[in-house]
Amino acid sequence: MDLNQFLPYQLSILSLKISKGIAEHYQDQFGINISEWRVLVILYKNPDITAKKIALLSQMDKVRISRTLKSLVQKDYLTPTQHPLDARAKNYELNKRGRYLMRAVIPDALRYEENLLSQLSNEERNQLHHLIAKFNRIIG
Amino acid sequence: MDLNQFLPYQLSILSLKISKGIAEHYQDQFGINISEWRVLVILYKNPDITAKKIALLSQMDKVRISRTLKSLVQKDYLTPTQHPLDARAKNYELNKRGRYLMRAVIPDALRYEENLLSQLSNEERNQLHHLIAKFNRIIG
DNA sequence: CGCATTTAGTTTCATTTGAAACTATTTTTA
DNA sequence: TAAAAATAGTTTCAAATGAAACTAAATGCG
Repeated sequence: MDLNQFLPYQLSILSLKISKGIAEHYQDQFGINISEWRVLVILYKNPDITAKKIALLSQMDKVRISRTLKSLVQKDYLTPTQHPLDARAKNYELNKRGRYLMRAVIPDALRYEENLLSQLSNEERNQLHHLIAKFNRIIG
Repeated sequence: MDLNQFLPYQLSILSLKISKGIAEHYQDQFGINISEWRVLVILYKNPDITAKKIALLSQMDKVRISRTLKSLVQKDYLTPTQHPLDARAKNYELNKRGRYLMRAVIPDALRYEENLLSQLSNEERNQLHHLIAKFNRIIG
């Protein structure tokens, strides 16, 4: 039994390193953390949705979403509007500053990913996607 | 830009799911957390080493190691002995209860891993190992 | 309708985490 | 050597996390 050969251990070390690298990068470059980054990306593609919908799309739990939205509104990247049919809910939308931020964040993210992937061959990329999909099926 | 297609996101979701599954499993089966599990595995292979050495082997930081060792000694799985040459350090070793615990934990871990891997073909397993090694080289 | 249940989101609380400061000891260097 | 620097490990503190309890509103049902 060798810890360094143990798959779940390897996976967790690897992904922790990658996330940590990204988190630092976004903090430095844009002053946002990973939760904020995720919510921003979701609102970029899905304008005017509620916290509930964001939770659905992001796999984050509602407490974290609530806090993240609060902080993004405070930082003035988002504008909330009262939900027309449900007094408990608000819709959130990137405002001008938010859209401006995302015009820098999105290409940066794609560059970051491309930089990772550029070091793999086409075959390796395909294998990677296949394996991720397969694990997701296995684990559910 | 689709979050669900974004590699770092996919990796972190995947590894989070796997770690969470394992953490619950070990808590339920043996009443130990992942830090404790890691330290136990390391001491199983490397008896009589110091916290420093454990940190080196586990990639965990020294605060976490210190707390984990404390809790494992409290749970009476480890016996510390004064380091012969350095009054600041102790050597740690699995005691009787610890060895007994590990006789259950190790096969269980291997079974857990085998269960994951059994759902991959030989080719997929090779690809997986290759990709993990490659990412480790890329990221350092 | 009117009471019970569910749902959206927030707050509270206890736990986990790790950086920074700290203690105690060992090693280096002048 | 004796003072300075480095090292092993612990404690302190503040931030992040998420389960559980909570508030307020919407929905279901008799």
